[in-house]
Amino acid sequence: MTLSEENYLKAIFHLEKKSKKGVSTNAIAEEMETKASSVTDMLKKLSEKKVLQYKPYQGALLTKEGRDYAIKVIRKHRLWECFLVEKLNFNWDEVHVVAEQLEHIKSDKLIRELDKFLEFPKTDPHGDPIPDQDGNIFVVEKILLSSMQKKDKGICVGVNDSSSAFLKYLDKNEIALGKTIEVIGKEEFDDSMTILINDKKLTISGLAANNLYMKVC
Amino acid sequence: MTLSEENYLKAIFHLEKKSKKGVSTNAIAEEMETKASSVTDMLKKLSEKKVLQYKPYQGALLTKEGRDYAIKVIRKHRLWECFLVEKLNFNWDEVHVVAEQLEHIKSDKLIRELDKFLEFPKTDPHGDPIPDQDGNIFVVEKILLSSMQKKDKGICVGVNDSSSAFLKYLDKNEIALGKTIEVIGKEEFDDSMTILINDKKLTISGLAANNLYMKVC
DNA sequence: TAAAATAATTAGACAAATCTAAATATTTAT
DNA sequence: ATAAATATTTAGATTTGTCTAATTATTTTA
Repeated sequence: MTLSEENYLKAIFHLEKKSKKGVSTNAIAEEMETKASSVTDMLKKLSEKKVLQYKPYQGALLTKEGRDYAIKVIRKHRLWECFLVEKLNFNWDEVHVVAEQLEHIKSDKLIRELDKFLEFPKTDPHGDPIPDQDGNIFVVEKILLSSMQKKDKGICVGVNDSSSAFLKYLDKNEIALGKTIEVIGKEEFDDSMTILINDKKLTISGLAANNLYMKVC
Repeated sequence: MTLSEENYLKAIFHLEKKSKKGVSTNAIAEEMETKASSVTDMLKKLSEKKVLQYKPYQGALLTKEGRDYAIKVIRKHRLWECFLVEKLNFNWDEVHVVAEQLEHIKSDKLIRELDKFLEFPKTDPHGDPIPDQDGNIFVVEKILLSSMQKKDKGICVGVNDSSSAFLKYLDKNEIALGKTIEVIGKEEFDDSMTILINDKKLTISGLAANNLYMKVC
C-alpha cells in the first residue's frame, strides 16, 4: 500500500464509524481535502485491490482486509503519539502532524517493539484507544461533558476535537485527561457549564463541554 | 525536498567523499540502483534547486546548501539507528532498512528531542559519526584491521561494510564495537589474520580484516 | 412527476519519477 | 589521430496521483 492509499483507508475507516452506510465520494473528498474526481479514481483502484467494495454512485465500504489494514495504520499513529508525548516531551497538540508521517513507516518489528517499549499503552494522548496487535479496539464507556447534569462527577478521558486550538484551550484552563470534574451548574440559555476542577470553579462554553469526554464516577 | 531528492543528495554526499571530483552520473546510478537517464533528469532538477552544481558531462558537486541538507538526513538516519538498537532491541544488521524510512520524517523538534533522549550519542551502531545539530562531523582516527601489524593492539570502532552478511559474521564470532583485538599473526599468502579477542584465538579472512575499523592503542 | 439542485463520474491534462532505446559526447587504445 | 569502447544525454513512453471541466446520475422540491 502506498502512503496515499493508506490515507484513504484511514479516512474511510473513520467515516464508516459515523455513517454506518456506504461512505460517499464527497465525504471522503472533504475529509481528505481533495477533489471528488480524485476520490473516484482511488476508489476504483482500492476496489481492485480488494480492500473495499465500490459500485459507482453507491459509496465505499471497507472489506475485512481493508479494515484490518486501516486499524494497523491507526495503531501505529496512536503509538507514535504516545512515544512523542511520553518520551520526547511533545505537547498533545503537537503530535498529530508528526504521527501522520510516522504512521506510514513499514516494519512489524518496529511497531511491536515500540508498543513494548511504551509498556503497552491503552490510549493515546487524546484518550483514543490504541488497537492491539490483533486489531481489537477496546472502547471505554464515555460520555460528553455536555450531557452530564448538575452534581454529576466524572473523570476526563478524552477529547472529541483534537485541534490545536481546543487542546491549547484545555491546557490554559488546566483541564487534562485523568482530572476529576464536578458539574456545578448548567446554563440553559447558551449551554455553558460551571464546573469544579483543580478545586477551582470554572465556566466553559457549551462548545467546549461538547468536545470533552468523561467517564462517570 | 521530496523523498527521492533526499536520497539523491545523500548518495552524492557519500560519493563525493570517495572521489573528491565531480560525481559521475553512472556512479550515482549504481549507488542508487537506478538508470543513468533517471539520474540526468534528477541532476537537472536538483541543479535548478541550487543544491548542486551540474553541467552536462561534468558530474555533480553539492553546494553548501545541498551538503548541509544531506548531512541533516544522515544525522537523522544515524540517530534513528541508535534508537532502534538501544531502545527497541534491534540488532545492528536490522536497523538500516528501517532507518532509510525514518530518515525522511520532517520535524526539527522530533530529531532534537530524539538526540536528547538518546543522550547525544556520538556514533551510530556501526561506528559512524553522528553529525551534530550544526552539521559538524567529528571523525575519529581509525585504521583498518588489515593494515595492522603483528603484536599491534586496538579497539574495534567501526565497520566499512554494513551488509547484514558481514555484521552477522561478526556477531557469530563475537566481534563487536568496543572489544580489544591483538594481532597474533598475518598470512602473506591470502592476507588472513590470526587475532586474539575475548581471550581466544581467531583466524579471519583478509576480506573481513579489510572491513573492520580499529583505534590503535 | 417534471424541473432544479446536488452528487458522482468521465475525459483529458499535468507533474513527478522512472524507464527503454536512440543519439551524442568523451575517453581509451591501437 | 582515428576507431572502438564507454559514458552521458535526449526523446518518448509509463505509472501514480492529482486536477479542471464537462457529462451523467440521483435526489430533492415544487
